[in-house]
Amino acid sequence: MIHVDLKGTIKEFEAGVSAADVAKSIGMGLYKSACAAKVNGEVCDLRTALTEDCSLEILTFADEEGKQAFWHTAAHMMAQAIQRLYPEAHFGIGPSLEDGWYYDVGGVKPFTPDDFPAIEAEMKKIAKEDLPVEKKIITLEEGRAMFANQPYKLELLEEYAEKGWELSVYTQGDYTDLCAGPHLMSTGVVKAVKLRQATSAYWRGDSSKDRLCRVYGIAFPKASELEAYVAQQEEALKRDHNKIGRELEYFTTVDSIGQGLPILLPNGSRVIQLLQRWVEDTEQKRGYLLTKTPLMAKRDLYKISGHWDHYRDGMFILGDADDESKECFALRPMTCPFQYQVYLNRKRSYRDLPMRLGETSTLFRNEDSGEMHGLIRVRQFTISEGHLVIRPDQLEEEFRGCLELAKEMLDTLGLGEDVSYRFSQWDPNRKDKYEGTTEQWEEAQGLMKKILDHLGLDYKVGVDEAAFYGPKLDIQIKNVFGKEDTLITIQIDMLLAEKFGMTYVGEDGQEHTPYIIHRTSIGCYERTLALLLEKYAGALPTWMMPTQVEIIPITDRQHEYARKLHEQLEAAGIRVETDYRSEKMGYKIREAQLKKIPYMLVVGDKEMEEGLVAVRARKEEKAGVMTVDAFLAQILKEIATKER
RNA sequence: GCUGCUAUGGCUCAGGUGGUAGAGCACAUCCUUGGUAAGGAUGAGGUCACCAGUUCAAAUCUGGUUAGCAGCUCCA
Repeated sequence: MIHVDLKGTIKEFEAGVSAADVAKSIGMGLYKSACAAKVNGEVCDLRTALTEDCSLEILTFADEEGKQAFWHTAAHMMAQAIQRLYPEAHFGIGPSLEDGWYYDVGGVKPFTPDDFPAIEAEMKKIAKEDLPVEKKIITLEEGRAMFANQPYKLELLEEYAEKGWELSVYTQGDYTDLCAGPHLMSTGVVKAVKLRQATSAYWRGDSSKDRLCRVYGIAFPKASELEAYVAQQEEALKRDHNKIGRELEYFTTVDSIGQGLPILLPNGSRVIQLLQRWVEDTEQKRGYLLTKTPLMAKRDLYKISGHWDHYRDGMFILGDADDESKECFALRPMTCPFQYQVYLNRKRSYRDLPMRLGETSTLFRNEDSGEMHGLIRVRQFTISEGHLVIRPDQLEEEFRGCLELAKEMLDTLGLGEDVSYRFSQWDPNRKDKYEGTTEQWEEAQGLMKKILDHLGLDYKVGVDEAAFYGPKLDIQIKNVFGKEDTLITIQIDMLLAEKFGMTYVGEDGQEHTPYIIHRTSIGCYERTLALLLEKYAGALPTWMMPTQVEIIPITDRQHEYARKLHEQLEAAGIRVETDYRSEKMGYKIREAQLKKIPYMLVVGDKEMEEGLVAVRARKEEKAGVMTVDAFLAQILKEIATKER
């Protein structure tokens, strides 16, 4: 007999009992919804035999890990269906994702959505067949025989064997896949399936290798769950900034200007102006010195900074890069080497440090043509850039200050809950991508880790995500498509100061090399605007809304009153517009509502006679009649506190 | 850059199998002066992204270019 600890309750079972049998003994409901098990904290199949005392947790679709097993099995089912329909297919990898899974398929014509119904139908058949999913440990030789016709699987097999990993396969009916698991007990529970899209991906993520067709799918135990998911996805896409940002006239693009070069229309320009003023003022209060440096420089500067060697493909170069006999300029992709010149303007003392330099800085990056996306990924953008030149002993405090500032900004914008933190490190196996020595990197990363741990920040590590000059703390955010981008970054740089000959005279009278923190406080304005539009579906908080109030006179008789109102609000600093057109009131309200204008002030004869306004807020349709002063007090408070 | 999809008036879209264009919204003018999400009439607006090719004939077929979308790779 063994003792199994089920979330605190100890039960006795025969040795060798399976996790599934334990689930059954607890209840058929749990047994039926079980996806996987967790034995002593390790996720495994429900078939796993328990041979000694252990803790056991039954994972269902409601658990993250149960879901992963569910989707992983569904991925195998999709591969199985594809194999039945396209026997020539070669399979790459097919992992589960945060929502659903994908499988990379080679050797076939790329799939299009037209091919999905047949594959989905075959998957449903596989579900109906209710095939048991069984695991088997194999030897390298067995694997070579099994996957003789599967070149990608063979490559993985050899690699796993080389690493000394246990080789295992999962079989369901006529399909066997190289896989570590865990998986469901059988294919029968995967009832509601939808293939989402087919795209392309490179084998092993390497653009020099084969192109595979990546098919994305999602599945649920119940059809109703799938329907809810699809509806939610459709809802999310309505918030796409690339759609509403154009509809609400925040930005546009023009073919002849070029990719990644959006035109900010008056609405977008206004929001960015408001954000910039706020950032610059906030930074000033935190001791930042404002700078304004050139947007381009001679090639010589980038040679010193390392950009010429490490970032040349990402730069717009004006002139012949290879002709050393002629002057050659490049638009700046980063502000660092320019802003350092401010520091270098005269000799610095330890008393000058920390020196916090801030700049609203426009940058140019020659992204590959497929990279652009609305306002999120562009070729020219403006960033709340800053560099802190500091003594080594000031590193932790200044780093914390940068993080506090970033968090303050995020919380004010309402994005604080939506971000995640990534500690971006270098990859010691790709040293050519980075400046500096292994020792320097280990020191910088060690210091950063210490600081992050001190701050108790919950972060993930990203290997090979660092800047070429140092490790980063990246504050990541997802767009409506679930794609993650960096919103804010704070970086430690122990290399560039030396390259630029930046020093300070210490208390000891000797020259020392400072550390530098590169950071943004709100990130790049275009990207931030994009994410705000998505977050609020266009209904930005009043304080940053391009038009805050729309005055709607009901008839011509109130035009004079409306004009006075307009002037009064404008004098109070409110961004107001008045709709003098001879349209019906309902029509004007509809338009203002679609434009997401926070407040509509409807004025008719009644209001005019009593000197009142009928206030209709975008978030609540019922109108409230009040005096102009009362309305002003309310909206001014909302703006001053940056209420969301 | 790669793969797939796409490109018709400012916007959203119709235009089987080739015979040189249509709707709604928006816009303009006029009528309407109406109490919380679309009043009516009339009108203007398009070398069907661009460049070649096939054809008696191309919005429609083919190739290229540019741009847009998703994914990959890359990055703020």
